[in-house]
Amino acid sequence: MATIADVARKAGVSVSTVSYALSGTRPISDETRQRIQVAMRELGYHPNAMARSLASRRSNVIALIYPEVATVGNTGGEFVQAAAQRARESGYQLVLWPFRDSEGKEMRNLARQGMADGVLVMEVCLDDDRIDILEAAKIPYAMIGRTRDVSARPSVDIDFEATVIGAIDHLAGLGHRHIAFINHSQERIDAGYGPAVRAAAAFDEQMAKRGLTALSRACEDSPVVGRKVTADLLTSDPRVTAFVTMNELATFGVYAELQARRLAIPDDVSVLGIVTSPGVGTLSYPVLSTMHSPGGELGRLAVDCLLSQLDPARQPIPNQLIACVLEPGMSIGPARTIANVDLGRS
Amino acid sequence: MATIADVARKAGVSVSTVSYALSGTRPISDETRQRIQVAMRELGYHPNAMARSLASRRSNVIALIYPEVATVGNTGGEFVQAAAQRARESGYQLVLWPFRDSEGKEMRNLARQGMADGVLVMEVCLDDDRIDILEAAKIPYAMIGRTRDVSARPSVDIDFEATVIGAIDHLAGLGHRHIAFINHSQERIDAGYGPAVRAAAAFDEQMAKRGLTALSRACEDSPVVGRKVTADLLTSDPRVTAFVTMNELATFGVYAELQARRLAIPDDVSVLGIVTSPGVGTLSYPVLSTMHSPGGELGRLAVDCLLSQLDPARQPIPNQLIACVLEPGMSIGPARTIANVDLGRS
DNA sequence: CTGTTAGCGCGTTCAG
DNA sequence: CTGAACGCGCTAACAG
Repeated sequence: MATIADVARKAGVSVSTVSYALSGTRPISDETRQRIQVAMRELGYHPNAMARSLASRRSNVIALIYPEVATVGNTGGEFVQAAAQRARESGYQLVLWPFRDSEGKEMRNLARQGMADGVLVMEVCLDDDRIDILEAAKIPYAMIGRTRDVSARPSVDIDFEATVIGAIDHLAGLGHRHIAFINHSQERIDAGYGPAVRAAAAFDEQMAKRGLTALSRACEDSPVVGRKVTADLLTSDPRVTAFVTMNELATFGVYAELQARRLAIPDDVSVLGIVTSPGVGTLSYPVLSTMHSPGGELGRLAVDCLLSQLDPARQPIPNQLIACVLEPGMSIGPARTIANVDLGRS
Repeated sequence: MATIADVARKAGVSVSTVSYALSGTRPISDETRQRIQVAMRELGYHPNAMARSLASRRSNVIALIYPEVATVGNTGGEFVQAAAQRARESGYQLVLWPFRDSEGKEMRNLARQGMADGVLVMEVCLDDDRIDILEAAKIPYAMIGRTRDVSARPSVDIDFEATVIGAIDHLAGLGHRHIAFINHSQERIDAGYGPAVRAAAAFDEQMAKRGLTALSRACEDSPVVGRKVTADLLTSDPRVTAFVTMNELATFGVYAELQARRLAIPDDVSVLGIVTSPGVGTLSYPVLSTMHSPGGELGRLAVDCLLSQLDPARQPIPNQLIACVLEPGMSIGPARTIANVDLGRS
């Protein structure tokens, strides 16, 4: 491996000149620059990342706290892909730190080893130790999601309120007045899982504001439970003509129960999946209309948000929210005016 | 940030003693070790990763070439998660290098900067430039998947032959003699996409060996095309009583077409999805029986395979193949003896 | 068992 | 516009 000294010797200049030519931190005459570049090419020179980091005290690496998420759908993958891509474009690399929520201390200790200049924290909860630990240690970070008090904390997140408003307006515009909402499990809501809490709050609030009837239910992430909850909803209020679901697996149960009851989608009942992964809508028949998470956009933004703190020259990025994207399917239609309970067909 | 020199001073020993206490490369008296540990604790010392890497010439980082895979299902996520986890257990970190297949040179150049000690290459094709480039540059690597000639190349992969044999034996044992196989697209087969090529070859060979009738079809990754191909298969050979699919999205089309024809699953036709992601079976009704990819296992193995080359003391890991895991659902039953074409029901 | 010290490859003052 | 030289924090001989 050729070093900077080899290049300097070959080009007949000093090492510092080569260094400056590399970083552009100082004006270099064109001729000198040429000679240096030729020398670099001929020697197959590649600057050593470790030496550079040691001397400059910046690793040019950002860490992604990568939670163990068992999910269908690939939003997480999109996020990671986009984040890695954006990091590379910005001259950084992305390392994966597979820490669980409870391993905040381990995370901080790793960060103190100087391997990463900053940290991206996924799946942040309303009350999240990790963020406190990072702040106490003065480690630059950006969170995906939000803690309860987000005022001065760098974050990017899905705009649940806008997403829910989009969903409700869409359905209400088609005459739906009794709309069910199927959330994640009560357990996750109680654990302060941001999406579950925020979306539910927004749903109830927006429905009330419009004088519509909201039927919200927590539901475990599974088709079987989704089906049970759907049955329960239809029984307890037969006027329901639309389902908004924020639970990919449960949505398959919604379809199953509707089909079992011979309720046609979308003629009798409309279904809209929100905060899903792109593509999952096409797995259902008729194709589920969805509002999918902007995983890629979030990934890029999260990186930008973090880098804006590492490099004071960059524009600081304000806390940013992105709404989910409507992916029209075939599962939404105008509301029926007759209660579905009367419509059993065989 | 405290340095090793601070620790040495505080403990009243030399820096090398601290260094050796840290690495355990040299015997240290218990008493000295105690003093050092106390000093480290009091100073909140954390060794600097960059300095360590520079001096030792090993970064303790491995890179994962992370392809842009647009897929439903989370096998990729499981792989990455498991790999990152295993790397951490082994004292390594995993960095993501989002390079496309065509960016072999860029990948090599990054590797030459010494940021990573070795490289994991996902989604390897039968003819893959990247592997040639890595070998030419003498960069340690392990591939997930296999090139055409795999003899001496470190790799881990799905055991497509064993998976296919498992699938066929299962179905043949239930009396199925005319079995359809739905593959990925012709385009991917032509591109030398390993899974598509290997599984198809294994399927035809094993079916022939058993005197069974194989109906293999390439199929784009989409429910719509999957449905068309299914219709075509049922029309061209009504004796088909079972589908083996290696195409998650197309499988939803298989279900749709069977339901449209009022063919009951599994009474009239059995369906088995192979090389799927865990959980996708539950998205279908009746629950699809699957043989899912061992993503986690592959991730761990890939890391072990690479690390065994970096550390000569480790046992070398032979090229290893892992079969997919049967996840029983409700979509497989005994074969009918009457051609399905005669069974239209309404 | 412990200490001394020369690098690892590069960034960045400071002097010219 | 260019060079010389020190230091980043640690590892690993070499010397005891």
